[in-house]
Amino acid sequence: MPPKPHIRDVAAHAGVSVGTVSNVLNRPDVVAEATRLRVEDAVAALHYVRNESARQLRRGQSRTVGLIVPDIANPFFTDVARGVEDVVSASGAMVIVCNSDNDPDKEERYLTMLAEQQVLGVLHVPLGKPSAAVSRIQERGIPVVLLDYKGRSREQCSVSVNDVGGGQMAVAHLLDSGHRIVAFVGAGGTPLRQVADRLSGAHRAMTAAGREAGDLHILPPTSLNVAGGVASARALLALPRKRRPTAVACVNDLLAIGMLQEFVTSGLHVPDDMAIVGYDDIAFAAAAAIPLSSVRQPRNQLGRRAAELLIDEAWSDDHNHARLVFEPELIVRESSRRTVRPG
Amino acid sequence: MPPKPHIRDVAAHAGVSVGTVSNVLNRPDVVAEATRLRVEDAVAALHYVRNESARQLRRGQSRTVGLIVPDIANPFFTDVARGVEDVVSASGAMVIVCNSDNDPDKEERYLTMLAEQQVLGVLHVPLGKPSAAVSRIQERGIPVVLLDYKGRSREQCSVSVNDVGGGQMAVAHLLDSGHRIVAFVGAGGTPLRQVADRLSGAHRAMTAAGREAGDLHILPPTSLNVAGGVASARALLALPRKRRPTAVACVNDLLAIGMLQEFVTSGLHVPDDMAIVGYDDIAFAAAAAIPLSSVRQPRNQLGRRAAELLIDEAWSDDHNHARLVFEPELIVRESSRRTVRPG
DNA sequence: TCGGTTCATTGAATCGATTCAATTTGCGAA
DNA sequence: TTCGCAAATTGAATCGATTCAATGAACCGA
Repeated sequence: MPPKPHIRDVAAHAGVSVGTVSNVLNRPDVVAEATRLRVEDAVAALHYVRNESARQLRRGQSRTVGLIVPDIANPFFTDVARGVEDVVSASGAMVIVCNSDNDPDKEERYLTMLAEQQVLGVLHVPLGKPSAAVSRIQERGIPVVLLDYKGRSREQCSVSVNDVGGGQMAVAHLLDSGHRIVAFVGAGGTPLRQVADRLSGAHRAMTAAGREAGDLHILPPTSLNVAGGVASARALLALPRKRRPTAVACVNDLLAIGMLQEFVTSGLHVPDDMAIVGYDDIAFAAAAAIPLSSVRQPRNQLGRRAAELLIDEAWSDDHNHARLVFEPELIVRESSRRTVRPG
Repeated sequence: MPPKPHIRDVAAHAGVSVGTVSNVLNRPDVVAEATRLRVEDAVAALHYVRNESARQLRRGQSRTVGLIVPDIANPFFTDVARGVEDVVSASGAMVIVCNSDNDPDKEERYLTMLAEQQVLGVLHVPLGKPSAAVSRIQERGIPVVLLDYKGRSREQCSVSVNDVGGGQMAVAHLLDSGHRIVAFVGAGGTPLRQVADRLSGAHRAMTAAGREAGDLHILPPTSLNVAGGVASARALLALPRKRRPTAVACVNDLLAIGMLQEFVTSGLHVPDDMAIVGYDDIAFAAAAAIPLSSVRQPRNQLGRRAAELLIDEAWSDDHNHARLVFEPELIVRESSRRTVRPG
């Protein structure tokens, strides 16, 4: 018995032709019951494993979808990935998760690699405006669904969340609570569209409250993770008391958790000395040192709907591009709760 | 210009044979400088993208490695995955991340799918004792490295952490701090080897302290995530005061964070009323409501070393199976710090 | 018994890049 | 000018499963 039996070994073992074995594997309904059982026995007896490379070559399409995210260590994207995985695996395919690591070069390389793999489709959280590689991959007939990015529905499906609205509700909430100097943390330097949108929403909240957009304090760019939050907090604490914000809106929860940690360590009282609002409402937000207010996004739904659209585009005959936009929701917890200060 | 140019289109465009184009793509050194440039121009001009399916079929091996983890939403595994990704992507391959979701059936299905894909190798965090599917995949010549599991080095490489030691140090620390009734949370029901080992370490700590192993309070099984922690905390709080533990060791940080959250919500003081030690020391542990003591594992290293061993086994001529065992480290933070109780 | 129809099976052609034995080209020495 | 050797290039055979036109078998009604 060869260690890697081929379809023709199975055919010989079952006493049928290779065509019949292939039929049993791919369209069992066209094969007679008795024959089918005989072939299935042979497959089991020989431990036959089909060679997907050969199958793909003939079929011209694989059974994998690519998912490109900027940071797989961010629970937001993990939750999105879970949603994707559930849908994709239910339809018999697999997910290749690619971490673009906030690097446009890596993003481009992965797009090319996925095209080479003849993937079924690509779910893409672009770092900025989708690159030319995206249209090139689409020209080759590979469906692309933009995730967490509002595309043009003429060109492709997209599933996103209203980030301008989210940024606006975060800052509006802080202004409503009576804070005068509000900082926005995580903007600048990064090519991320999400960041730019949330910032623009934050500016909108300022003007809506009768303030100058320029009054919003922008903290210098850092990496968008817990360590970046700690660094931002230190930078903020280094400011002279007079000009120091009393409230911060962070572009994601990782930053917020890092800042919170540093504030608490430095003896500041949250929310009295410093209010914080995060973004994403990851599972850890509620469990933070001070339960964190956050702008919630439907993470799992985001992934599920995007995957569904992709599968539909790949396998359905009459597909129409859709553009879904979810609305975020502000969850107020202790980190930004308005309190009456003693004295 | 066809939308999907083939290698022969490139050859025609550059005025060479397909063999030469293939050489430019795979062994540029054997091709004359001038020819190489002409072919590279043609590739660029036509937007040629090689068909990996065909390449794989001929080569008999793909440029992807599979990574099977029990729960991709757990930051511990995300960090491991990052380590894997870094190494694998540096060597020009890609990672297919598979979420076995603590389900042995799914685990088995993924192993088969990866074998079908002719992957370069598989990095596998097994749920329990590695299944027969693992040896079957190895018989087909696909290297498997067991991750977070101590295998037999005769059979395959493995990279793990001393979980017995970790469980022991967690419980020993709680006993040393003067706690009489200690609970261990997350054991039972799950097939996870890690869990069983940590529990056995916990038992060892009991006997080492001159106590009965049976005195360790085992909390009924739950899912090993934040929600599971909340549920476990409620179950614990429902116990009559006399029999209620004053310290808990959790099998992972997600559980610990969930329990912590519920304890704080219920008005218990941590660590005075209830001490907690987690496991993994994920980034969020330090940022929890009460900074969480935890048993730290070298997550990134775990992934990196495993990936390196796998690549070596796949591509190097003289490979020897290695069995790496890392030692964990107890990080004591506020959640279990011995305090002097008032009165 | 025969023609017609359905159902099941067959096996050669095919997908597209890689490989390697064979051939051609280029160059220097005699 | 010719020969020998190395370097460069060629192109047919190959990887293994799928597909589909062709063939065969079985059955029914007249």
